[in-house]
Amino acid sequence: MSDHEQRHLSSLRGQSGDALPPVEQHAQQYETVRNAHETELIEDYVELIGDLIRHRGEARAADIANRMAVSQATVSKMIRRLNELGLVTSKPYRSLFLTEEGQKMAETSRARHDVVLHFLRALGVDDSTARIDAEGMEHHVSDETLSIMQRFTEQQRNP
Amino acid sequence: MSDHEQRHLSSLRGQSGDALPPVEQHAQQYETVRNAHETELIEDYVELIGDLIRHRGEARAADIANRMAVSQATVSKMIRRLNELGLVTSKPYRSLFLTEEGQKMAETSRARHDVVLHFLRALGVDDSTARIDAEGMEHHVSDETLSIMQRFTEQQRNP
DNA sequence: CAAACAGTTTAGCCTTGGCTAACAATTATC
DNA sequence: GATAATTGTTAGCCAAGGCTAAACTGTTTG
Repeated sequence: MSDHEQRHLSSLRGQSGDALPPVEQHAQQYETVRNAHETELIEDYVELIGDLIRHRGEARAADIANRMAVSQATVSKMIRRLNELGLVTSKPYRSLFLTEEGQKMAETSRARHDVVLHFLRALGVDDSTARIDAEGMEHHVSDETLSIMQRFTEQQRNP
Repeated sequence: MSDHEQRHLSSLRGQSGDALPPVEQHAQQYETVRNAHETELIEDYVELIGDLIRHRGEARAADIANRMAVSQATVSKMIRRLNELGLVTSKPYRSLFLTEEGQKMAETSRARHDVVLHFLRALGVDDSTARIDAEGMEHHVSDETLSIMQRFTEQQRNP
């Protein structure tokens, strides 16, 4: 690897803030985030489809497009992918269903989402802000943090 | 808009969890997340470049590649983009500098990052997990939530 | 000082996830 | 039941962010 950085340990200057983590750890942080990004959208679609089915009895492409603020063509393409991934089943021009696996993913996602959302509210964040933040944060919260959030929320409720 | 959904208010089934938010709000959540994604990577690069400069006196493409766990070619391409965006200045085969604007972005990102990281630690999350989560979460935390996190962390420190 | 090595860039490829426009199917309405 | 409106699909475009391989530059060292 012959790390160029080694030659610059030198003179400690502007030491505000934490030190840099070791290279391997730092690299792993970024990799984790990149991996999360890959599954994120998939999970969002599956979660939304699950929510639509649960709340309205069915999930149609047009509803997804409206709620995601995305074109119908994009949704159509995405559904093909979800199909290939074995997460949904669909017949052309018909509404969607989640496979076993899709349902599992939808539930997990939804559970995560709820924990984060309720945690933010318990922290004192305004509802509409909490919703937006939760949507973005949910895919980046580890199981460990998630369970701490859950405990915190419960304590808040039963003081 | 002629919302198809309207025709399915019907029979409330499986009412676990919160109701769906109104379409406009829901759409805005997803849009916010999509927008965050666009700037996220840019901010990560700029933040890392700032950190490298601060801690080692200079930022070189190879160091960035190592720390991001990404190929040098990818970094090179990204640097060109950062250049076009007026965030860094660079001469071929030389190390990088942040422009005024780049510095501002680096500082803001770093501040956000620190608030989230310290908050997670204050919550009781293990250090290495907190680092990973903070890296993913920082771009999805609103100003409102951020300041609540900061207050929480301070209270934790001065009980 | 020439050769070897480390670092950087370029070229060219791939996948994702957006978009619009044109077309096809289904559903609603007269 | 024919036609209009809505919904869904396909084709083809684009930018972003990865990658590898090859070329080039700068630095170190025998």
